[in-house]
Amino acid sequence: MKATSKRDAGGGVALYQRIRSDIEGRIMSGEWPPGHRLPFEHELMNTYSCARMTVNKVLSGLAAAGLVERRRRAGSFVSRPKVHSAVLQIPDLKAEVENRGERYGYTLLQRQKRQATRDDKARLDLGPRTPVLALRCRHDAARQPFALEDRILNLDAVPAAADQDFSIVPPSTWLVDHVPWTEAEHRISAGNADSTLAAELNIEEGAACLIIERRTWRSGEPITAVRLIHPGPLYDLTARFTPSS
Amino acid sequence: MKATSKRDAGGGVALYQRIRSDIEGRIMSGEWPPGHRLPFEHELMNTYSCARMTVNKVLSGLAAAGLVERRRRAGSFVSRPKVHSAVLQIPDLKAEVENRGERYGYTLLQRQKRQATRDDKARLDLGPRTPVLALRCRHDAARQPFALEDRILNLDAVPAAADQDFSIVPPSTWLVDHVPWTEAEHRISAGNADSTLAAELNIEEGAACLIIERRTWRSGEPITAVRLIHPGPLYDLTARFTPSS
DNA sequence: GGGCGCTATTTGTCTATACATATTACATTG
DNA sequence: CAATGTAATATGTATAGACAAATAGCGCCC
Repeated sequence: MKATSKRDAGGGVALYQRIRSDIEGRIMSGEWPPGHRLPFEHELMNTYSCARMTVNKVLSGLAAAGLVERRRRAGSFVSRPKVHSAVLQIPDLKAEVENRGERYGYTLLQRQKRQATRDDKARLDLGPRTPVLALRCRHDAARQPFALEDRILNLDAVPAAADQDFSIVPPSTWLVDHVPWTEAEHRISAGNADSTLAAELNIEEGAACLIIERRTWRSGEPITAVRLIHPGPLYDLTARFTPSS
Repeated sequence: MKATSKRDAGGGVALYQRIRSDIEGRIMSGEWPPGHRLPFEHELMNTYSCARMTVNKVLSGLAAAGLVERRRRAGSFVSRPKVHSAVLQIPDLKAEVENRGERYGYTLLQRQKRQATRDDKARLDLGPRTPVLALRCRHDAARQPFALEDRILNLDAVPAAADQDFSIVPPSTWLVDHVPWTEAEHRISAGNADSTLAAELNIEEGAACLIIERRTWRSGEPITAVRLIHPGPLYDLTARFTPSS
Protein backbone atom coordinates (compact mmCIF):
# COMPACT_ATOMS: atom_id res chain seq x y z
CA MET A 1 0.00 0.00 0.00
CA LYS A 2 1.59 3.21 -1.13
CA ALA A 3 0.57 6.73 -0.30
CA THR A 4 -2.05 7.35 -2.93
CA SER A 5 -1.75 10.65 -4.69
CA LYS A 6 -5.41 11.57 -4.37
CA ARG A 7 -8.29 10.87 -2.10
CA ASP A 8 -6.36 9.89 0.98
CA ALA A 9 -8.86 10.81 3.67
CA GLY A 10 -9.00 7.35 5.14
CA GLY A 11 -5.65 7.44 6.92
CA GLY A 12 -5.50 8.05 10.65
CA VAL A 13 -6.15 11.71 11.36
CA ALA A 14 -7.10 14.22 8.73
CA LEU A 15 -4.28 15.50 6.56
CA TYR A 16 -5.40 18.99 7.49
CA GLN A 17 -4.77 18.20 11.17
CA ARG A 18 -1.37 16.65 10.50
CA ILE A 19 -0.18 19.70 8.61
CA ARG A 20 -1.51 22.02 11.28
CA SER A 21 0.11 20.13 14.15
CA ASP A 22 3.34 20.00 12.21
CA ILE A 23 3.42 23.74 11.70
CA GLU A 24 2.26 24.51 15.23
CA GLY A 25 5.04 22.28 16.50
CA ARG A 26 7.68 24.18 14.60
CA ILE A 27 6.34 27.48 15.90
CA MET A 28 6.08 26.33 19.50
CA SER A 29 9.50 24.71 19.52
CA GLY A 30 11.08 27.93 18.38
CA GLU A 31 12.33 26.38 15.13
CA TRP A 32 10.25 29.06 13.41
CA PRO A 33 10.59 32.07 15.73
CA PRO A 34 8.33 35.13 15.69
CA GLY A 35 8.78 37.04 12.45
CA HIS A 36 9.89 33.99 10.50
CA ARG A 37 8.30 33.66 7.09
CA LEU A 38 6.77 30.27 6.67
CA PRO A 39 6.74 28.45 3.33
CA PHE A 40 4.36 29.73 0.67
CA GLU A 41 1.18 27.86 0.07
CA HIS A 42 2.48 26.33 -3.14
CA GLU A 43 5.60 25.11 -1.33
CA LEU A 44 3.60 23.48 1.47
CA MET A 45 1.38 22.05 -1.24
CA ASN A 46 4.41 20.26 -2.68
CA THR A 47 5.78 19.30 0.72
CA TYR A 48 2.59 17.56 1.74
CA SER A 49 1.44 16.60 -1.76
CA CYS A 50 -1.99 18.14 -1.45
CA ALA A 51 -4.17 20.82 -2.97
CA ARG A 52 -3.69 24.50 -2.19
CA MET A 53 -7.14 24.67 -0.57
CA THR A 54 -5.93 22.25 2.07
CA VAL A 55 -2.89 24.24 3.13
CA ASN A 56 -4.94 27.41 2.76
CA LYS A 57 -7.37 26.07 5.34
CA VAL A 58 -4.48 25.32 7.68
CA LEU A 59 -2.90 28.74 7.32
CA SER A 60 -6.23 30.56 7.57
CA GLY A 61 -6.96 28.63 10.75
CA LEU A 62 -3.60 29.53 12.23
CA ALA A 63 -4.24 33.15 11.31
CA ALA A 64 -7.68 33.05 12.95
CA ALA A 65 -6.05 31.62 16.06
CA GLY A 66 -3.53 34.44 16.03
CA LEU A 67 -0.44 32.28 15.59
CA VAL A 68 0.49 33.65 12.21
CA GLU A 69 -0.17 36.80 10.25
CA ARG A 70 -0.66 36.79 6.52
CA ARG A 71 0.10 39.48 4.00
CA ARG A 72 -0.74 39.27 0.34
CA ARG A 73 2.18 39.01 -1.96
CA ALA A 74 4.51 38.84 1.04
CA GLY A 75 3.66 35.54 2.68
CA SER A 76 2.72 34.20 6.10
CA PHE A 77 4.71 35.09 9.19
CA VAL A 78 4.86 33.74 12.72
CA SER A 79 3.29 36.43 14.88
CA ARG A 80 4.87 37.78 18.01
CA PRO A 81 2.74 36.76 21.01
CA LYS A 82 0.85 40.05 21.13
CA VAL A 83 0.43 40.63 24.82
CA HIS A 84 0.47 38.15 27.59
CA SER A 85 -3.14 37.24 27.67
CA ALA A 86 -4.82 34.70 29.83
CA VAL A 87 -8.27 33.30 29.53
CA LEU A 88 -9.78 33.68 32.94
CA GLN A 89 -12.70 31.43 33.55
CA ILE A 90 -15.32 32.83 35.85
CA PRO A 91 -17.98 30.17 35.86
CA ASP A 92 -21.07 29.94 37.95
CA LEU A 93 -20.04 29.95 41.60
CA LYS A 94 -22.20 26.95 42.36
CA ALA A 95 -20.50 24.91 39.65
CA GLU A 96 -17.10 26.11 40.77
CA VAL A 97 -17.60 25.15 44.39
CA GLU A 98 -19.01 21.77 43.47
CA ASN A 99 -16.10 21.23 41.11
CA ARG A 100 -13.81 21.53 44.09
CA GLY A 101 -15.83 18.77 45.71
CA GLU A 102 -17.16 21.06 48.40
CA ARG A 103 -20.68 21.59 49.62
CA TYR A 104 -22.33 24.66 48.14
CA GLY A 105 -24.64 26.91 50.12
CA TYR A 106 -26.63 29.99 49.17
CA THR A 107 -28.41 32.62 51.24
CA LEU A 108 -30.38 35.62 50.04
CA LEU A 109 -29.63 38.46 52.43
CA GLN A 110 -31.56 41.27 50.86
CA ARG A 111 -33.91 41.90 47.96
CA GLN A 112 -35.23 45.30 47.05
CA LYS A 113 -37.09 46.65 44.07
CA ARG A 114 -36.51 50.36 43.66
CA GLN A 115 -35.92 53.21 41.28
CA ALA A 116 -32.27 53.54 40.41
CA THR A 117 -30.38 55.59 42.96
CA ARG A 118 -27.56 57.92 42.02
CA ASP A 119 -25.18 55.11 42.96
CA ASP A 120 -26.98 52.55 40.82
CA LYS A 121 -26.91 54.86 37.85
CA ALA A 122 -23.17 55.32 38.18
CA ARG A 123 -22.65 51.58 38.36
CA LEU A 124 -24.60 50.70 35.23
CA ASP A 125 -25.06 53.84 33.12
CA LEU A 126 -28.79 53.79 33.79
CA GLY A 127 -31.19 56.49 32.76
CA PRO A 128 -33.26 58.34 35.38
CA ARG A 129 -36.24 56.61 36.97
CA THR A 130 -35.18 53.15 35.79
CA PRO A 131 -36.60 50.36 37.98
CA VAL A 132 -33.91 48.09 39.35
CA LEU A 133 -33.79 45.01 41.49
CA ALA A 134 -31.04 45.13 44.11
CA LEU A 135 -29.85 41.85 45.57
CA ARG A 136 -27.35 40.95 48.21
CA CYS A 137 -26.52 37.32 48.86
CA ARG A 138 -23.89 35.05 50.28
CA HIS A 139 -22.35 31.95 48.75
CA ASP A 140 -20.85 29.32 51.02
CA ALA A 141 -18.33 26.61 50.32
CA ALA A 142 -17.92 23.83 52.86
CA ARG A 143 -20.29 25.74 55.18
CA GLN A 144 -17.93 28.70 55.20
CA PRO A 145 -18.71 32.09 53.68
CA PHE A 146 -17.04 32.08 50.31
CA ALA A 147 -18.31 35.15 48.51
CA LEU A 148 -20.63 38.06 49.01
CA GLU A 149 -22.62 39.02 45.96
CA ASP A 150 -23.98 42.53 45.55
CA ARG A 151 -25.98 42.95 42.38
CA ILE A 152 -28.30 45.36 40.64
CA LEU A 153 -30.46 44.32 37.74
CA ASN A 154 -32.06 46.60 35.16
CA LEU A 155 -35.74 45.66 35.19
CA ASP A 156 -36.39 47.57 31.98
CA ALA A 157 -34.04 45.18 30.22
CA VAL A 158 -35.06 42.06 32.13
CA PRO A 159 -38.64 42.52 33.37
CA ALA A 160 -39.01 38.80 34.05
CA ALA A 161 -36.56 39.13 36.92
CA ALA A 162 -39.14 41.02 38.95
CA ASP A 163 -41.17 37.81 39.29
CA GLN A 164 -38.22 35.79 40.51
CA ASP A 165 -37.72 35.67 44.23
CA PHE A 166 -34.10 34.42 44.19
CA SER A 167 -34.41 32.84 47.61
CA ILE A 168 -33.42 29.42 46.27
CA VAL A 169 -31.87 29.98 42.85
CA PRO A 170 -28.91 32.36 42.82
CA PRO A 171 -29.33 35.28 40.43
CA SER A 172 -26.23 34.33 38.45
CA THR A 173 -27.63 30.88 37.71
CA TRP A 174 -30.99 32.27 36.68
CA LEU A 175 -29.42 34.91 34.47
CA VAL A 176 -27.15 32.49 32.65
CA ASP A 177 -30.13 30.43 31.62
CA HIS A 178 -32.50 33.26 30.75
CA VAL A 179 -30.63 36.35 29.62
CA PRO A 180 -28.14 36.43 26.77
CA TRP A 181 -25.57 39.21 26.67
CA THR A 182 -23.39 40.68 24.02
CA GLU A 183 -20.77 42.62 25.96
CA ALA A 184 -19.22 42.21 29.37
CA GLU A 185 -16.67 44.11 31.38
CA HIS A 186 -14.68 42.68 34.25
CA ARG A 187 -12.72 44.51 36.84
CA ILE A 188 -10.57 42.90 39.48
CA SER A 189 -9.16 44.69 42.47
CA ALA A 190 -8.36 44.28 46.14
CA GLY A 191 -9.78 46.04 49.17
CA ASN A 192 -9.97 45.84 52.95
CA ALA A 193 -13.13 44.52 54.56
CA ASP A 194 -15.25 47.07 56.40
CA SER A 195 -17.18 46.09 59.50
CA THR A 196 -20.39 45.15 57.66
CA LEU A 197 -18.56 42.94 55.21
CA ALA A 198 -16.43 41.42 57.94
CA ALA A 199 -19.57 40.38 59.77
CA GLU A 200 -21.20 38.96 56.65
CA LEU A 201 -18.16 36.97 55.58
CA ASN A 202 -17.09 36.03 59.09
CA ILE A 203 -13.63 37.48 58.69
CA GLU A 204 -11.67 40.13 60.56
CA GLU A 205 -12.24 43.77 59.83
CA GLY A 206 -9.48 45.03 57.55
CA ALA A 207 -8.77 41.60 56.02
CA ALA A 208 -7.82 41.75 52.35
CA CYS A 209 -10.58 40.79 49.92
CA LEU A 210 -10.53 40.02 46.23
CA ILE A 211 -13.18 42.05 44.44
CA ILE A 212 -14.53 41.03 41.07
CA GLU A 213 -16.94 43.38 39.35
CA ARG A 214 -18.77 42.40 36.21
CA ARG A 215 -21.11 44.48 34.08
CA THR A 216 -23.01 43.10 31.13
CA TRP A 217 -24.89 44.67 28.25
CA ARG A 218 -27.10 43.42 25.50
CA SER A 219 -26.62 45.43 22.34
CA GLY A 220 -25.63 48.42 24.37
CA GLU A 221 -28.48 48.19 26.87
CA PRO A 222 -27.21 47.67 30.40
CA ILE A 223 -28.43 44.47 32.00
CA THR A 224 -26.71 43.93 35.30
CA ALA A 225 -23.78 44.91 37.47
CA VAL A 226 -22.45 42.58 40.10
CA ARG A 227 -19.74 42.82 42.71
CA LEU A 228 -18.35 39.57 44.10
CA ILE A 229 -16.24 39.92 47.21
CA HIS A 230 -14.12 36.97 48.26
CA PRO A 231 -12.06 36.57 51.39
CA GLY A 232 -8.56 37.09 49.98
CA PRO A 233 -6.67 34.06 51.20
CA LEU A 234 -9.62 31.74 50.66
CA TYR A 235 -10.11 32.30 47.01
CA ASP A 236 -7.99 32.74 43.96
CA LEU A 237 -8.57 32.80 40.27
CA THR A 238 -6.37 30.44 38.38
CA ALA A 239 -6.00 30.15 34.67
CA ARG A 240 -3.81 27.87 32.62
CA PHE A 241 -3.05 29.03 29.19
CA THR A 242 -1.50 27.49 26.10
CA PRO A 243 -1.07 29.77 23.11
CA SER A 244 -1.98 26.97 20.71
CA SER A 245 -5.51 26.50 21.91
CA MET B 1 -27.14 44.27 -13.05
CA LYS B 2 -28.54 41.27 -11.21
CA ALA B 3 -26.85 39.10 -8.65
CA THR B 4 -24.89 36.74 -10.82
CA SER B 5 -25.21 33.11 -9.95
CA LYS B 6 -21.50 32.41 -9.97
CA ARG B 7 -18.29 34.24 -9.40
CA ASP B 8 -19.55 37.14 -7.40
CA ALA B 9 -16.48 37.98 -5.37
CA GLY B 10 -16.30 41.54 -6.55
CA GLY B 11 -19.16 42.91 -4.45
CA GLY B 12 -18.47 44.83 -1.27
CA VAL B 13 -17.41 42.42 1.43
CA ALA B 14 -16.89 38.74 0.88
CA LEU B 15 -19.97 36.56 0.74
CA TYR B 16 -18.39 34.41 3.40
CA GLN B 17 -18.26 37.41 5.73
CA ARG B 18 -21.83 38.41 5.01
CA ILE B 19 -23.14 34.97 5.86
CA ARG B 20 -21.07 34.84 9.00
CA SER B 21 -22.20 38.25 10.24
CA ASP B 22 -25.77 37.32 9.46
CA ILE B 23 -25.63 34.15 11.52
CA GLU B 24 -23.68 35.78 14.33
CA GLY B 25 -26.30 38.49 14.44
CA ARG B 26 -29.11 36.01 14.86
CA ILE B 27 -27.26 34.26 17.64
CA MET B 28 -26.34 37.45 19.46
CA SER B 29 -29.79 38.93 19.19
CA GLY B 30 -31.30 35.88 20.80
CA GLU B 31 -33.32 35.04 17.69
CA TRP B 32 -31.44 31.74 17.72
CA PRO B 33 -31.03 30.99 21.44
CA PRO B 34 -28.55 28.49 22.90
CA GLY B 35 -29.51 24.97 21.90
CA HIS B 36 -31.27 26.08 18.72
CA ARG B 37 -30.47 23.99 15.68
CA LEU B 38 -29.39 26.18 12.84
CA PRO B 39 -30.24 25.38 9.23
CA PHE B 40 -28.39 22.51 7.57
CA GLU B 41 -25.58 23.30 5.22
CA HIS B 42 -27.69 22.50 2.18
CA GLU B 43 -30.44 24.83 3.42
CA LEU B 44 -28.04 27.73 3.96
CA MET B 45 -26.61 26.91 0.55
CA ASN B 46 -30.03 27.55 -0.97
CA THR B 47 -30.70 30.58 1.21
CA TYR B 48 -27.54 32.33 0.10
CA SER B 49 -27.25 30.71 -3.33
CA CYS B 50 -23.74 29.50 -2.85
CA ALA B 51 -21.70 26.32 -2.72
CA ARG B 52 -21.63 24.07 0.30
CA MET B 53 -17.91 24.75 0.83
CA THR B 54 -18.75 28.36 1.48
CA VAL B 55 -21.30 27.76 4.22
CA ASN B 56 -19.11 24.97 5.51
CA LYS B 57 -16.30 27.48 6.01
CA VAL B 58 -18.67 29.78 7.87
CA LEU B 59 -19.97 27.07 10.17
CA SER B 60 -16.52 25.61 10.78
CA GLY B 61 -15.31 29.07 11.69
CA LEU B 62 -18.18 29.61 14.10
CA ALA B 63 -17.42 26.21 15.63
CA ALA B 64 -13.73 27.10 16.00
CA ALA B 65 -14.77 30.33 17.69
CA GLY B 66 -16.98 28.35 20.05
CA LEU B 67 -20.27 29.92 19.04
CA VAL B 68 -21.78 26.76 17.66
CA GLU B 69 -21.28 23.03 18.11
CA ARG B 70 -21.61 20.60 15.25
CA ARG B 71 -22.63 16.95 15.32
CA ARG B 72 -22.70 14.69 12.31
CA ARG B 73 -26.07 13.58 11.21
CA ALA B 74 -27.67 15.86 13.82
CA GLY B 75 -26.78 19.36 12.65
CA SER B 76 -25.22 22.52 14.05
CA PHE B 77 -26.40 24.00 17.33
CA VAL B 78 -25.91 27.34 19.05
CA SER B 79 -23.69 26.57 22.01
CA ARG B 80 -24.50 27.70 25.50
CA PRO B 81 -21.88 30.29 26.49
CA LYS B 82 -19.73 27.71 28.24
CA VAL B 83 -18.55 29.66 31.19
CA HIS B 84 -18.31 33.35 31.62
CA SER B 85 -14.83 33.85 30.33
CA ALA B 86 -12.94 37.04 30.05
CA VAL B 87 -9.77 37.72 28.19
CA LEU B 88 -7.52 39.36 30.70
CA GLN B 89 -4.70 41.23 29.16
CA ILE B 90 -1.59 41.43 31.24
CA PRO B 91 0.81 43.35 29.08
CA ASP B 92 4.20 44.63 29.92
CA LEU B 93 3.91 46.93 32.92
CA LYS B 94 5.95 49.62 31.23
CA ALA B 95 3.60 49.68 28.25
CA GLU B 96 0.59 49.65 30.53
CA VAL B 97 1.73 52.60 32.61
CA GLU B 98 2.69 54.60 29.54
CA ASN B 99 -0.67 53.79 28.00
CA ARG B 100 -2.29 55.54 30.94
CA GLY B 101 -0.20 58.54 30.03
CA GLU B 102 1.81 58.33 33.21
CA ARG B 103 5.54 58.41 33.75
CA TYR B 104 7.07 54.99 34.21
CA GLY B 105 9.86 54.26 36.62
CA TYR B 106 11.84 51.14 37.40
CA THR B 107 14.18 50.23 40.24
CA LEU B 108 16.06 47.00 40.78
CA LEU B 109 16.01 46.31 44.51
CA GLN B 110 17.75 42.99 44.66
CA ARG B 111 19.53 40.55 42.37
CA GLN B 112 20.87 37.22 43.54
CA LYS B 113 22.19 34.19 41.72
CA ARG B 114 21.79 31.08 43.84
CA GLN B 115 20.95 27.42 43.90
CA ALA B 116 17.23 26.87 44.17
CA THR B 117 16.04 26.98 47.76
CA ARG B 118 13.26 24.78 49.05
CA ASP B 119 10.93 27.73 48.51
CA ASP B 120 12.08 28.30 44.93
CA LYS B 121 11.56 24.63 44.10
CA ALA B 122 8.02 24.75 45.41
CA ARG B 123 7.29 27.82 43.30
CA LEU B 124 8.50 26.44 40.00
CA ASP B 125 8.76 22.63 40.27
CA LEU B 126 12.53 22.83 39.99
CA GLY B 127 14.86 19.91 40.40
CA PRO B 128 17.54 19.93 43.13
CA ARG B 129 20.65 22.07 42.65
CA THR B 130 19.14 24.13 39.83
CA PRO B 131 20.77 27.55 39.50
CA VAL B 132 18.25 30.37 39.66
CA LEU B 133 18.34 34.12 39.41
CA ALA B 134 16.19 35.83 42.02
CA LEU B 135 15.09 39.39 41.34
CA ARG B 136 13.10 41.90 43.30
CA CYS B 137 12.17 45.21 41.72
CA ARG B 138 9.73 48.04 41.92
CA HIS B 139 7.71 49.65 39.17
CA ASP B 140 6.50 53.21 39.56
CA ALA B 141 3.73 55.10 37.86
CA ALA B 142 3.66 58.86 38.15
CA ARG B 143 6.56 58.64 40.64
CA GLN B 144 4.45 56.51 42.97
CA PRO B 145 5.14 52.84 43.73
CA PHE B 146 2.85 50.88 41.48
CA ALA B 147 3.94 47.28 41.76
CA LEU B 148 6.50 45.14 43.46
CA GLU B 149 7.90 42.35 41.33
CA ASP B 150 9.37 39.26 42.92
CA ARG B 151 10.76 36.81 40.37
CA ILE B 152 12.82 33.70 40.07
CA LEU B 153 14.29 32.56 36.79
CA ASN B 154 15.48 29.08 35.92
CA LEU B 155 19.04 29.57 34.65
CA ASP B 156 19.18 26.04 33.25
CA ALA B 157 16.35 26.98 30.91
CA VAL B 158 17.51 30.54 30.22
CA PRO B 159 21.29 30.67 30.75
CA ALA B 160 21.55 33.98 28.90
CA ALA B 161 19.73 35.69 31.76
CA ALA B 162 22.79 35.28 33.96
CA ASP B 163 24.62 37.85 31.84
CA GLN B 164 21.85 40.41 32.10
CA ASP B 165 22.08 42.84 34.96
CA PHE B 166 18.45 44.05 34.86
CA SER B 167 19.31 47.38 36.45
CA ILE B 168 17.87 49.30 33.50
CA VAL B 169 15.71 46.86 31.54
CA PRO B 170 12.96 45.18 33.58
CA PRO B 171 13.10 41.38 33.49
CA SER B 172 9.61 41.13 32.00
CA THR B 173 10.60 43.27 29.03
CA TRP B 174 13.78 41.31 28.43
CA LEU B 175 11.99 37.98 28.71
CA VAL B 176 9.23 38.89 26.27
CA ASP B 177 11.82 39.65 23.63
CA HIS B 178 14.14 36.73 24.26
CA VAL B 179 12.32 33.76 25.68
CA PRO B 180 9.31 32.10 24.06
CA TRP B 181 6.98 30.05 26.21
CA THR B 182 4.41 27.39 25.53
CA GLU B 183 2.38 27.27 28.73
CA ALA B 184 1.50 29.84 31.36
CA GLU B 185 -0.45 29.78 34.58
CA HIS B 186 -1.93 32.82 36.26
CA ARG B 187 -3.18 33.14 39.76
CA ILE B 188 -4.90 36.18 41.19
CA SER B 189 -5.57 36.72 44.85
CA ALA B 190 -5.64 39.36 47.56
CA GLY B 191 -3.54 39.75 50.68
CA ASN B 192 -2.62 42.23 53.39
CA ALA B 193 0.70 44.04 53.17
CA ASP B 194 3.29 43.04 55.73
CA SER B 195 5.74 45.57 57.09
CA THR B 196 8.45 44.94 54.48
CA LEU B 197 6.02 45.28 51.62
CA ALA B 198 4.37 48.33 53.16
CA ALA B 199 7.75 50.05 53.30
CA GLU B 200 8.64 49.11 49.72
CA LEU B 201 5.31 50.22 48.28
CA ASN B 202 4.92 53.21 50.58
CA ILE B 203 1.53 52.08 51.87
CA GLU B 204 0.17 51.31 55.32
CA GLU B 205 0.83 47.95 56.89
CA GLY B 206 -2.24 45.76 56.47
CA ALA B 207 -3.47 47.53 53.34
CA ALA B 208 -5.11 45.22 50.83
CA CYS B 209 -2.98 44.28 47.84
CA LEU B 210 -3.80 42.60 44.58
CA ILE B 211 -1.42 39.72 43.93
CA ILE B 212 -0.84 38.32 40.47
CA GLU B 213 1.34 35.28 40.13
CA ARG B 214 2.45 33.96 36.80
CA ARG B 215 4.44 30.85 35.98
CA THR B 216 5.62 29.96 32.51
CA TRP B 217 7.00 26.81 30.92
CA ARG B 218 8.51 25.92 27.63
CA SER B 219 7.54 22.42 26.55
CA GLY B 220 7.19 21.41 30.17
CA GLU B 221 10.48 22.94 31.34
CA PRO B 222 9.89 25.63 33.97
CA ILE B 223 11.19 29.04 32.94
CA THR B 224 10.13 31.62 35.46
CA ALA B 225 7.76 32.41 38.30
CA VAL B 226 6.82 35.95 39.11
CA ARG B 227 4.69 37.58 41.77
CA LEU B 228 3.39 41.07 41.11
CA ILE B 229 1.98 42.87 44.11
CA HIS B 230 -0.10 45.99 43.51
CA PRO B 231 -1.51 48.39 46.07
CA GLY B 232 -5.18 47.37 46.05
CA PRO B 233 -6.99 50.64 45.44
CA LEU B 234 -4.37 51.90 43.01
CA TYR B 235 -4.56 49.17 40.48
CA ASP B 236 -7.23 47.11 38.85
CA LEU B 237 -7.38 44.72 35.98
CA THR B 238 -10.08 45.55 33.52
CA ALA B 239 -11.20 43.50 30.58
CA ARG B 240 -13.91 44.16 28.06
CA PHE B 241 -15.23 41.15 26.31
CA THR B 242 -17.51 40.51 23.38
CA PRO B 243 -18.34 36.88 22.66
CA SER B 244 -18.22 37.42 18.92
CA SER B 245 -14.56 38.30 18.72
C1' DG C 1 -40.86 -5.50 24.32
C1' DG C 2 -35.95 -5.32 23.84
C1' DG C 3 -31.81 -5.69 21.43
C1' DC C 4 -29.44 -5.48 16.86
C1' DG C 5 -28.13 -3.97 12.54
C1' DC C 6 -29.12 -1.30 8.44
C1' DT C 7 -29.66 3.03 5.94
C1' DA C 8 -30.30 7.67 5.02
C1' DT C 9 -28.67 11.99 6.31
C1' DT C 10 -25.32 15.35 7.72
C1' DT C 11 -21.00 16.95 8.55
C1' DG C 12 -15.76 16.35 7.51
C1' DT C 13 -12.23 16.46 4.35
C1' DC C 14 -10.06 16.83 -0.11
C1' DT C 15 -9.35 18.02 -5.10
C1' DA C 16 -8.87 20.85 -9.19
C1' DT C 17 -9.97 25.04 -11.12
C1' DA C 18 -10.97 29.88 -11.55
C1' DC C 19 -10.90 34.60 -10.90
C1' DA C 20 -10.19 38.71 -7.56
C1' DT C 21 -7.19 41.60 -4.91
C1' DA C 22 -3.27 43.45 -2.77
C1' DT C 23 1.45 44.43 -2.92
C1' DT C 24 6.15 44.04 -4.11
C1' DA C 25 9.75 44.58 -7.41
C1' DC C 26 11.03 46.21 -11.54
C1' DA C 27 11.01 48.98 -15.62
C1' DT C 28 9.80 53.15 -17.82
C1' DT C 29 9.42 57.88 -18.15
C1' DG C 30 9.83 62.84 -17.08
C1' DC D 1 16.99 60.65 -9.59
C1' DA D 2 12.18 60.48 -8.47
C1' DA D 3 7.60 59.58 -9.74
C1' DT D 4 4.73 56.51 -12.05
C1' DG D 5 3.07 52.64 -14.44
C1' DT D 6 3.23 47.56 -15.00
C1' DA D 7 3.93 42.74 -14.47
C1' DA D 8 4.66 39.01 -11.34
C1' DT D 9 3.32 36.74 -7.30
C1' DA D 10 0.89 35.24 -3.08
C1' DT D 11 -3.09 35.24 -0.76
C1' DG D 12 -8.50 35.54 -0.64
C1' DT D 13 -12.65 33.78 -2.09
C1' DA D 14 -15.69 30.81 -4.49
C1' DT D 15 -17.36 26.58 -7.19
C1' DA D 16 -18.66 21.73 -8.26
C1' DG D 17 -17.85 17.21 -7.40
C1' DA D 18 -16.40 13.25 -4.62
C1' DC D 19 -15.77 10.08 -0.99
C1' DA D 20 -15.35 9.21 4.28
C1' DA D 21 -17.17 8.88 8.82
C1' DA D 22 -20.47 9.26 12.33
C1' DT D 23 -25.04 8.60 13.92
C1' DA D 24 -30.26 9.12 14.61
C1' DG D 25 -33.89 6.60 13.72
C1' DC D 26 -36.23 3.00 11.74
C1' DG D 27 -37.35 -1.78 10.89
C1' DC D 28 -36.44 -6.46 11.81
C1' DC D 29 -35.99 -10.50 14.45
C1' DC D 30 -36.24 -13.09 18.52
